[in-house]
Amino acid sequence: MARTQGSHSGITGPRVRDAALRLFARHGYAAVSMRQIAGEVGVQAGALYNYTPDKQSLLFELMRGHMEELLAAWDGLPQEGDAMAMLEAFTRFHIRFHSERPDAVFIAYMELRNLTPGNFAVVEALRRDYENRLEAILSRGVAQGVFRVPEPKIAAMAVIAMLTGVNTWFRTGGRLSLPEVEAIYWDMVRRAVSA
Amino acid sequence: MARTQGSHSGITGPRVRDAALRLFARHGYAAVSMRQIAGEVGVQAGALYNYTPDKQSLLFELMRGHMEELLAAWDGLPQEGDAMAMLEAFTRFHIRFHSERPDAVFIAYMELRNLTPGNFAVVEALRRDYENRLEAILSRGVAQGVFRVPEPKIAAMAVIAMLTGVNTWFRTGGRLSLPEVEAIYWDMVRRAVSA
DNA sequence: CTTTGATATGAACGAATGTTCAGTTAAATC
DNA sequence: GATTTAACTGAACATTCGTTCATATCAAAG
Repeated sequence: MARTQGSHSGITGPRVRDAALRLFARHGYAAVSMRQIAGEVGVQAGALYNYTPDKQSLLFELMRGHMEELLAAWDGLPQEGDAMAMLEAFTRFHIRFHSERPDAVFIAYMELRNLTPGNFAVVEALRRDYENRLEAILSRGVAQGVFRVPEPKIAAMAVIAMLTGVNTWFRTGGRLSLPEVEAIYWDMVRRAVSA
Repeated sequence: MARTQGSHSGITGPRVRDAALRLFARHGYAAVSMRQIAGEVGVQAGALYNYTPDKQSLLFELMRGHMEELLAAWDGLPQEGDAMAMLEAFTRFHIRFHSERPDAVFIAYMELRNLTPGNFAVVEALRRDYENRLEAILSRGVAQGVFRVPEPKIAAMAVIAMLTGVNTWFRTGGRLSLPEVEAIYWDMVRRAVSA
């Protein structure tokens, strides 16, 4: 058995996913051809099929991977403190995590309609999981009397929409630093839901 | 000169735009073919070119039309009252206007990257115009001491992102009526920016 | 009834699409 | 140095794409 180590598969594979991520984010899934992705990697189109069964799986794995990373990153943080502390942690985590992966976030929101029904169900379930994390925090705060929101589920989606909006304008190296942005948004979130 | 009245152009034209709007929103600009649009209208693909010079113009006119309608609808409302009253009017207007046009809103946010650079600049300028309307209200409220936001421009984008997020879940005929949704969001917006 | 011209057809164009696969290359093992 | 095989090439496949255009249709005007 030859070529079990030192082969290119450990290098080309990630490069394929990186190129697909960047191109899908920039031009959209349907507008990007397998030949464009291959060109970015420096390979012929046929070689891509050593790393993905088809174009759809390439998109799906990018989205699933992103959502699972998101959930794992949040669940990996210490879940301690009262509802107010947890909401602040969530707010800062969401802004930071998303601002670090603008392409993946863009794809996760824009390319849902290009997933086959089965793949869509998987990604959608992961997204609901994430929304439920925030909803649980808000509900706990309401029970404790520290928050006042009539519909925790709606408030959760409103907060997530607001926070994800940061990605439409924030650029590293701009006038505001990430901690400053976090502080501005945390202030708005806190006041929006506080009792 | 014959056929100045009773022709189909006054009927087919809007039907082409309606079909394109619905299909672009559902599947994305790049994933929709001229033949699909023609099929929805009940016509052959070649006939579409009596109503648009090309596919790109079809997308651009839909987006430009939507943004101009948005601005005209807001500017058509009585601009009276203090900053707080104006912010409430803006919040309710935004939710109502956007919830009535989910397809156009979807396209306006998702298909920006499929516009040619020149067309993109036009649509982007219209969007900035709209954001500036809200920013002006917030700035006036800060000057009057009724609002407290460190960055009116950022607060404007945060509010718009939150309000536009309604479209991701709200469906007419659901558990909550539109006025109820307006009330929930207005409550959050007011508390988020109030002094 | 004849003329007119807006409206639509249907075939055709070259180019590009996702995917397959027989064959080539070259690095790691023996 | 011979063997093995993962990695890749390059051509080919059947479709589909946006767009063009000569031709047909047919309601209104003269």
